[in-house]
Amino acid sequence: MKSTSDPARRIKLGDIAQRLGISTAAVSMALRGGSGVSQATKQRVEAVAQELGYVYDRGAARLRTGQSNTVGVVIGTLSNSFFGELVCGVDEIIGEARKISFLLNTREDAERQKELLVRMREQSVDGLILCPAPGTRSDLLETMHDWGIPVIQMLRSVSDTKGDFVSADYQTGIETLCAHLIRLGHKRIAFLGGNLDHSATRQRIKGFKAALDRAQLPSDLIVKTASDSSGGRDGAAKLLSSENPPTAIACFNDRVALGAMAAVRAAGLVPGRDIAVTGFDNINAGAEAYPALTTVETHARDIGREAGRLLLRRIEGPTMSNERIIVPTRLIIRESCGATLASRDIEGTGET
Amino acid sequence: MKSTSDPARRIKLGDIAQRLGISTAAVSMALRGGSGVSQATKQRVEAVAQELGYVYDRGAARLRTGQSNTVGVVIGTLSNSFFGELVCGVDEIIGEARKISFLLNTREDAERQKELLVRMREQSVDGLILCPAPGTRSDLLETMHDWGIPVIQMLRSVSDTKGDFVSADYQTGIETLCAHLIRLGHKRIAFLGGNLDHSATRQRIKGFKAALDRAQLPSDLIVKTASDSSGGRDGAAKLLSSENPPTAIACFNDRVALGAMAAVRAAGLVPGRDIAVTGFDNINAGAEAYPALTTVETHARDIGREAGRLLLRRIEGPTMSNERIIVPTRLIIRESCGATLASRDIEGTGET
DNA sequence: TTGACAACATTAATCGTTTAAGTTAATTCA
DNA sequence: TGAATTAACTTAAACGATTAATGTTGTCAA
Repeated sequence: MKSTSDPARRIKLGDIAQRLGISTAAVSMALRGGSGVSQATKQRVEAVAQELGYVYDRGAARLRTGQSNTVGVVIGTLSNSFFGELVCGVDEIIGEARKISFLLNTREDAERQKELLVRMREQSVDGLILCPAPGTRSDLLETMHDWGIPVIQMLRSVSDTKGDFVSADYQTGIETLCAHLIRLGHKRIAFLGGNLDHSATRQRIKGFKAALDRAQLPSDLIVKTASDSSGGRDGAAKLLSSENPPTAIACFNDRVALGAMAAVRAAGLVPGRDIAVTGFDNINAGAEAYPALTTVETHARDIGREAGRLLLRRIEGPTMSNERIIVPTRLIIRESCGATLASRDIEGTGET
Repeated sequence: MKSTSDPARRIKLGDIAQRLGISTAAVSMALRGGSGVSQATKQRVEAVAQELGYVYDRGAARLRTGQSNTVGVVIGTLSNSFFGELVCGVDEIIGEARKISFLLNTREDAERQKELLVRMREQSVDGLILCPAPGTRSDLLETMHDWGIPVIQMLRSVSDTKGDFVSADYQTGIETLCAHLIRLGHKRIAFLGGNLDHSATRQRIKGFKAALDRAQLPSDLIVKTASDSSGGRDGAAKLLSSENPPTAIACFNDRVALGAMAAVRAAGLVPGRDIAVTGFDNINAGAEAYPALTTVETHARDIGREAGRLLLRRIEGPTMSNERIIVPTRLIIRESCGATLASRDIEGTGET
């Protein structure tokens, strides 16, 4: 219609005010708060705003009010669809609150993370949801507090006690999983993956050891590899070629497990029959794998949502006491652990 | 050290200026441009900025300059790791340019997309990378032009000729793939997935038809389902139970293919032996699947990078003529198409 | 008639940065 | 030498919104 019409100067409050012969203050009140102006004026203002094609300048407003209505979401990777789900959950809640989110990728590098945080500060974000990169200094929370930026730690925490935190119950999750493997008769269980040192890794290993120790089984078969499929392949290959290979491999996450299953195949064995392989997170690809992956559901999207909600609460009430939200996990028994194959009479599609 | 020390007032240029007995203008020049102040002053300014803990207020700067140093990345989902890779690629380039990106999720809803775009405008982003939701009005590009926001269309385009565009060569990709299936002896090939109507779907279907028509095979076996694994399951189940089922299923993307393979299994058949199943995109999970998925590599990360670079160029040169970058695809033959199995077991299909 | 009290609007300062235009004083050049 | 140039700063006006403080009506009770 009017493709290249005007010189496209940005319409501002003043333009509306001028048109109506009132002050910009009145216009501002009419468009925002509501109180302070008559209904009649409010309507006239809205009409003219519409007509002129007014666009709110959040930047200008934020300069005055200090509220940017943006938040930062800082994570280490997006290649894993688990994090995709997580981010979706965060975004859902943040979006409902009419805020928008910066997505920042640390690539699991603490140095890079530091830079990104500085940029977030320059942007005056209202708050941050952070999945701290390994090697994050433990005084990060104090620093952020000094900066006046609320932070929610997600999945990983820098301190065991301080700060807001939302995560899955990694330890119980893997304990339950290992208990299941033990119940199936496995006596030699390995843990595979988790080469990055952060709380979520430590929690999983802790759960692993606890379960095995309780059953008086050796809990020292831990192979640290990259937490992706290539890590799974390499690590499983190494385990299989060792002199006393495990009969079950509990993997750090589903991606590792899928890689491990591929390595098992490559060695001429069948996962779920010759050797049990389990994952963690319950990404889609696990349900579709063959054999379908036994894993632990961590409700990624819910965790993201909880983190989003907690951040909003924290932004509202900076003095509110800390919250640590641990979302329960759920064991999902499918085929890769050998459970259903072992008891072949039962036709199992998983989802216990 | 000084955890809860000061009232945490934000240090501004004026504070540095005062401390040094110079004007804020000089400080600004010292910290930004460089020219206009002596080296000596510059160094003194930098030292004091450091000492006082000065933080650049990008918001304030942007109000003055109009440059926000932010871009918006608008996509429909993050559950598919293909998009995760894409976003990583974009972020890489955008980050190098010292900009940061808002990540917005349309959930493939054009209405929602409209809202999100308004928010981007309110934030005065420097530019947008957009993967248009189905149903996006074709005058979107004009609107964005009127708004003065450069847009790069990614993967899908609203117009066949207008605007900047970066995508994979979907049509050739699927043509090559189908040609391969035909060479393997398949005479009845179905297309599965792609229920959303956008250019990327149309391109794929076009390639599918072209390849089959050329071989004088029926090209009407198209089942539109959700482009995720559940769509793959449902669609494949339907195909298998039809009276004259296909011998090969070319899926819209890898997620659909993984779902389809699961359905094939559930029907008591073996994918890659009894029926060929192929994907598209080459996500990680495909390589780890069993049988490993034959697919078409679309170089998600590269596409993201190209889109990022193009946007930067466009922001620099608003009058530069349009670019349409089509990144070539590559057929990746694994096992799910039956190629390797067929040549191993059967002599009937002859060559290769 | 006066005063009190709402209700509605306005004035003017402010957020922190940039930048065009102006001021010095030192340096260069013919 | 004196005019012209330049380097190094300063001044002051933006950018577009918000909001405390203030002003102007109009209504109603006493």
